[in-house]
Order: sequence, then C-alpha cells, then structure tokens
Amino acid sequence: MLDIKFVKENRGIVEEAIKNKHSKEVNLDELLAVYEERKELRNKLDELNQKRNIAAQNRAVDEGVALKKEVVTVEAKLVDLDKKFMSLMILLPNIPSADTPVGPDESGNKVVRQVGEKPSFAFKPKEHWELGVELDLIDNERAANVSGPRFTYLKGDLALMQFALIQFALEILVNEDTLTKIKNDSGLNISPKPFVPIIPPVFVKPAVMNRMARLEPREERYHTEADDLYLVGSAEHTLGPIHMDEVIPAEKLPIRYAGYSTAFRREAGAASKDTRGIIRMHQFDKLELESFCLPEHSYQEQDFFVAIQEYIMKSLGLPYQVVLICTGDMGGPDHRQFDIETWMPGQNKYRETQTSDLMTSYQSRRLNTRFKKKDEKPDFVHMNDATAIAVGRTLVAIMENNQQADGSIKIPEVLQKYMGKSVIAKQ
RNA sequence: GGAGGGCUCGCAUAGUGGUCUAGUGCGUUCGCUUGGAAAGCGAAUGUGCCGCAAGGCACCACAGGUUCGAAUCCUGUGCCCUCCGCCA
Repeated sequence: MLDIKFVKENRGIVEEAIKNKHSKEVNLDELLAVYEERKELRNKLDELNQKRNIAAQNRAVDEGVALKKEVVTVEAKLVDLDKKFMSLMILLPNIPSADTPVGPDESGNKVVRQVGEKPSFAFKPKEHWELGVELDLIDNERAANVSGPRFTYLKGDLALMQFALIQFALEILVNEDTLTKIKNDSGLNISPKPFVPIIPPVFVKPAVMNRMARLEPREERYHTEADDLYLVGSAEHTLGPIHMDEVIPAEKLPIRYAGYSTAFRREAGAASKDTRGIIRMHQFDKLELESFCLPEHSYQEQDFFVAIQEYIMKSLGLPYQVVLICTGDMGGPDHRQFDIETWMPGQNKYRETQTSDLMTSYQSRRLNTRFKKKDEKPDFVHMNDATAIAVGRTLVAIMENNQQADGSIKIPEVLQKYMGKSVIAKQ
C-alpha cells in the first residue's frame, strides 16, 4: 500500500504507475475525496468524544445520552468510509523505480548482462523430461495417477541433488566471509550480515496474505475450507509477515532470512503451458531470501541479492542473463524487479529461474513493520524478496546444460561432495 | 479434542464501574551531587491520528455489547500457560 500523503502530493506519478503497470483504474479524485471526508469525520468524532468525556465527568446523564447517539451515527459513517478508503488504496500499485524500463509486457524487459558460456553439443541436446525419464529421475505419469497433472516424483540422484543444492546454497548464505567477498566483488557498501536459515509455515491466514498484497489472484492459491487457511505460493508469504506489527531498533537491521519451503500454486490460467517435465508444477521446493532494511539501503540490498543469485549460478556453472523487468511485466507490489534467466539448451532459450523484488515500504506499510532510529519517529522498513534456489528449475538447467553424449549428466563440481559422485548415469 | 488459568505503558507488577489524562519497581535518558564513579536525590520515558501551535482524540490481546461513564461488567475471537487424551 502507498502512503496517502504521497498520493495526494504526487498524483501524476501515481497515475503514470497505474497506466504503465496496467493496474486497475482507480479514480484518484474519489479516493482523495473519501480521504478528506474521512478526516473531517474523524475530527468531528474527536470533538464529540471530548464533549462526552466532559459530560461523563460531570455525570451529565441527558447530555451523555444525546452525545452517544450522535457518536454512533458518526462512527457508522466512518466505518463505511474506512472500508471504501482501504478498498481503493490497496488497488494502487507500487511506484516503479526510475531505472525501470517502461514497456507493455515482457518484450519491454531489458537484459542487463549475460554471463557464462552456452555449452555447445556435438549432438542434439535433449529436453530435461527426456533425460529425466531415460535416467529414471522424474515420474510424472505415476504422479498424475496418484495426485493429478503438474505433480511429479523426483527420484534417485535428482532427489539427492535437491538436498545438495539446498545445502550448497545455505552454506553460502550463513557464511559471513563468503558474503563479504560477494559484496566486495560487486562494489557494494552494505552489511555482510549472514542470513538466518528458516523453515517457515506453509499455511497462512487470509488476512495476513492480504496485508502482504499477495492474496490476489485468489484462484492461484490453494485454500483449506475447514480452517480457512491458504497454502503459501512461496516462502515469501510467511517470511514477509514475520515481523508484522513490530518496531525493530534500527541497529538490528538488516534482518535477513533464508527460508526453505514447499511452494503451492494452482497455475490457474496456465493451461497447456509447460505441461511436460517439471518446469511448472503445483508443488515445488524453494530457498527464498527475505530481508528488512533501512530505506536508504534497500537498492543496495537488492543489488546484493542479485549478486548472491549470480554467485550461485556461476558456481553451478550455469549460463544466465540478468533481466531488468519493465513496468508492464512487473508485480504490483514491486518497486524494481530483476529476473535471472538461465540458459536451457534442450529448449534452446533462457527460462526464468530466479526473481528479485524490491518492495520498498509497499508491504511493510500494511504489515506495520517498522524500524526506529534513536531520537526519531518509527518509520516503515524496506523489504526485499528474492529466490536463492528454485529447486525444480535449477535441476532442469543442470540436466540440460550438463548432459553428455552418452545420455548421462555431469554433476556440477560444487555439488559433488554432497552427492558422493560426479555423474548421473543410467543404472 | 477435554478441563482449568492467563493476556495491563521495554521488563515485572498494581489496579473488579467515575479518585486511571493507568500507580509502583526495574531498565533507559537527562540533571543535581563528586576529583571521578557508585549510591542517593530530582525529572523525563509508548504508539497512531488531527493541528503551525496550544491542545485534542484513540489504544490496558482483538472485535462487539451494556452504561451518562469500562482496564474493570457481558459476548465472541485470537494467543500463551498447566493438566488430560491423541500423535510424527
């Protein structure tokens, strides 16, 4: 959610953000009128309450009764206006950063850099689902019988590799020396404070999802009726609200979490997209980064997140490109968004494997997550969220990039120690 | 799932209808004192909204209700604790 004072003073910027992000039209005149009316009513209510307090002191029964009646009327109006005000406010998207390209859709995204060399093959590279079936690593067919489409059994060395990837990434994220190196290599002037590893809940209350601005589109979420809870679509959904309604002393920032959880997505509206293999599943595991920092550090914090993502991909030997997402393709709560797209030789294209979202205070305002500097008033923290490892898609990238002529898959060197072998070959 | 207890200003507590614009202790900050410190003494010490300010309003887990008046009474919800049952 935006700050209403900002909206009031920067109508043009807000209108442009709505237009460029293809957000739902919001009548700003109406919004501001509702805000002013609400303010007036508040003041009126304050006055009434003051009179009422005095009347009560004086045991003025008749006057009290009369005032109470008036208060009830005003309060009812105020409740209505509050609802209306909030319903309009949450429609407003976050303002894109100055360096965000304006564009209609993904065609407007800007490739910032390409890193790593695409492998060349003396044979026609296979797609990961061919490799997966041939090497008995994924079994979508049986999973479909048991659970339906877009589920899989990850088997054998691929299951082992999932844990190898997570362990590999976690060791980077909790190691201050490694993080210091990453930060210095990127020329960032930022704390190298390690991430706290977390295994977060995968169920979340609807009201909290709403405060994260992640409830919509609702049809994308799994919902349990008996308990009225949603299954998270990302660890972000329960990591982000972890400090809601808290005031964090400024010296404790940044607070960084690395959360590992399963993500659940209905993939509504993605019918017939990526139906083969394990690119787009209803259920997949992910190591997610989430941080809370001072406003003046949030750009660098995001740059740091991207640097970590790149360090991981480089270490795995995967060719990738960093993409700055344009207004038409970015999420509503985002101020700036980068995607890491990794080269997939089987499919002969770059596919999104990671994303990095700078939310500024858009989420923290509704979550009421604040920081306090000594002798200053509390203010809203800035939040960053990013993927460290999306296991499924990273496995796909490794399979397709590291396939060999004999149909086996070379295990990236950094993962070998966790798997006790160097190649995934046919049994 | 069952039975009981609890939730008050950073922490600990007092407060069972108006004297609560919430008291006290601890902590923190400032001042006095001192060669310096400790102790002692004094003062300050939350959040949000409106306002240039003075000031006002709201908040005692949350939401409703009763009352001229609610931290206090009633109802619902959440969370915590103890015991029982079940269980990875």
